[in-house]
Amino acid sequence: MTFAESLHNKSSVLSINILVVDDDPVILEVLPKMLVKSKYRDPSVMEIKVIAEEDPVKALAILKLQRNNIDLIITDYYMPSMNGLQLKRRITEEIGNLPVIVVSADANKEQESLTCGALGFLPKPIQATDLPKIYQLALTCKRNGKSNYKADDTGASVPQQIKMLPEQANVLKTRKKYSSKAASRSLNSTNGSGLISTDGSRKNRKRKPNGGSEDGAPSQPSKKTKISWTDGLNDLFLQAIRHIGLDKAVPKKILAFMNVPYLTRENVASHLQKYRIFLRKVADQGLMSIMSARGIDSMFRHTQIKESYFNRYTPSTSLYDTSLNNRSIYSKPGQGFGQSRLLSTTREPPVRFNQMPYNYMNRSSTYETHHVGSGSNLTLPIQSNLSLANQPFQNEELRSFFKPPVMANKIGQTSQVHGFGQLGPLAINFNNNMMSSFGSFTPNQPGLGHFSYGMQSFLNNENTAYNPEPHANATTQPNLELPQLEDLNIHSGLGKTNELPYNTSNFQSDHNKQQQGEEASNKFELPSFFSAELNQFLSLEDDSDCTFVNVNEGHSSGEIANTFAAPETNHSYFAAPEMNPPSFNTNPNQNQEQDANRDISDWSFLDPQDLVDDDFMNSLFNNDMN
DNA sequence: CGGGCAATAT
DNA sequence: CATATTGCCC
Repeated sequence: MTFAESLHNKSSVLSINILVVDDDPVILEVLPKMLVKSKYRDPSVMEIKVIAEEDPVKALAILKLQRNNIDLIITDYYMPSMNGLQLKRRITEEIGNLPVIVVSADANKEQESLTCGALGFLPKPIQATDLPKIYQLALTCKRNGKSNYKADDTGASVPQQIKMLPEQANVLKTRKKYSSKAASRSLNSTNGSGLISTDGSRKNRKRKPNGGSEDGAPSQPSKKTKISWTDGLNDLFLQAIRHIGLDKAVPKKILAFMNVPYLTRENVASHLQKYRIFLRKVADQGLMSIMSARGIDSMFRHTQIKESYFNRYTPSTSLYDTSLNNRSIYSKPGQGFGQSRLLSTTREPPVRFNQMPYNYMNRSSTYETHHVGSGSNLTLPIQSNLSLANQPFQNEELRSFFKPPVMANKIGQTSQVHGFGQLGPLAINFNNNMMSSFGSFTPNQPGLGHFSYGMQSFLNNENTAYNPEPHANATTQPNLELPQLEDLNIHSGLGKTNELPYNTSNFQSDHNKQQQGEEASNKFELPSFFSAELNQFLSLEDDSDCTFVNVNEGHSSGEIANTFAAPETNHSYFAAPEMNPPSFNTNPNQNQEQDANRDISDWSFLDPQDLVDDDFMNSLFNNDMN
């Protein structure tokens, strides 16, 4: 695909095209690579194209041809024919107002650059931490429209190197145009017949159409720019929820945590709403769905057991007030599912959890396919300067959205199409486990993503650190090869990494949570017989591979029991939502140990890689959830 | 103000 | 269909 072709990508794919202009061949070689590579670290960037051009004049020519295709220009300051700012000026004169970031080892050029209208200034050597800023900036520019930007002359307020516009984060916000609340209120109360029903009936409401140009005031159609909840973005969303805690995760916090420049609280709120619906769906249908899925019935080879199961696990209450309420289910680092589980009902098409829970919410076709069996490469963007100041969170009291005033309301957002929850209250404590499969985070990923770390390592390594300005010192030729991800020890050197996936200062660490004794509550039972059945159903090699133990009935095969039985309990447990280690987990050993002595009750043994190719699993997971 | 949520618009 | 907005309540 040529560069130009890459532009005409589908609307759902966010592509960013960056022009790098630098006379230094090394920068020219490395920076594009870095940018392309690092796209994986940004949840919202689907695709990055980088054009590298050493000659400013040629760059100008390229721009003239591609002007509508370039989202961001990164230019060196010192170049032979013209400097970066001169280039910037010519761009402005001959082409238009395009976002330009000036790069230089000469810090003195920062002020000049910004004064001259550069969108940002980036000092050499370029750090890995700069990359997210770059593409976030590009992203923001693209989303907001290139011509919208202007130089940030306030400078000082921005802590890090790249200066950005405060409004960049807000441009997308659409704002209320109607203030006629009174009218609608009175209308509402009128046909409400004065009865303020306690059931909170919201029936007779009519809402105003959004386009609202009926009256003479065509209040800006406010083209609401829909954001695309890409898998990566959703990953980030989930990550945020994990760290904040499901029960405390409110839009504002999530937003701050995600720290994606263009995201608005409303975006998050909307997504959160949907996510909760999903959770409820899972909770309500949970394992029942699995069991009613196609062919699942064979999971129970013994009718007796099946009936026993149904009799026993047919709670009368929706379970999200019990198993999900009031605590973070995301507390425990360790092995996670990382992969798909399926849900479905007999009436609705089977649904699929893939790496991201979000898949269920979307047409699968909208999203990238994932490497089945491996987690995402997502590494969170670092705290950017953009806008979403992580303020200390005020409202820290416990909240529980799973215990709303009206609890098991099973009508979800999707009711426009079809309601769910028809299955009734046949929920069991399976949902936690399901939830654990939401994440797409690579198990054993204790810190930075491989790439992230690799880049960091690459850049931090004094042998590869590169400071070419004013011109390359021949003795420090960097290794242009990017680190081999597989070989990275993601623990070592973590300490000297100055990159944090995000600002974690406002978030309680998972470690702390564990100390608060949540670990115990982090598990829930599954009937042992079911475990055994499930195990077999999943066609594990043979019984000796079974991980579920029928401790309860005291006659599990000796080997298995000895090996796997959870010592202190009467039941076999499924690990509750095993979360992947938080990125800021600073105790990498913890995970390794945990891995070694992994609690066998961990569901993760079932997972993913091994099962994905299984016919059964495929048949389930390949069905779409909608 | 901001969260939750259902309804409804786009 | 997925996401955004709105109205209403808390």
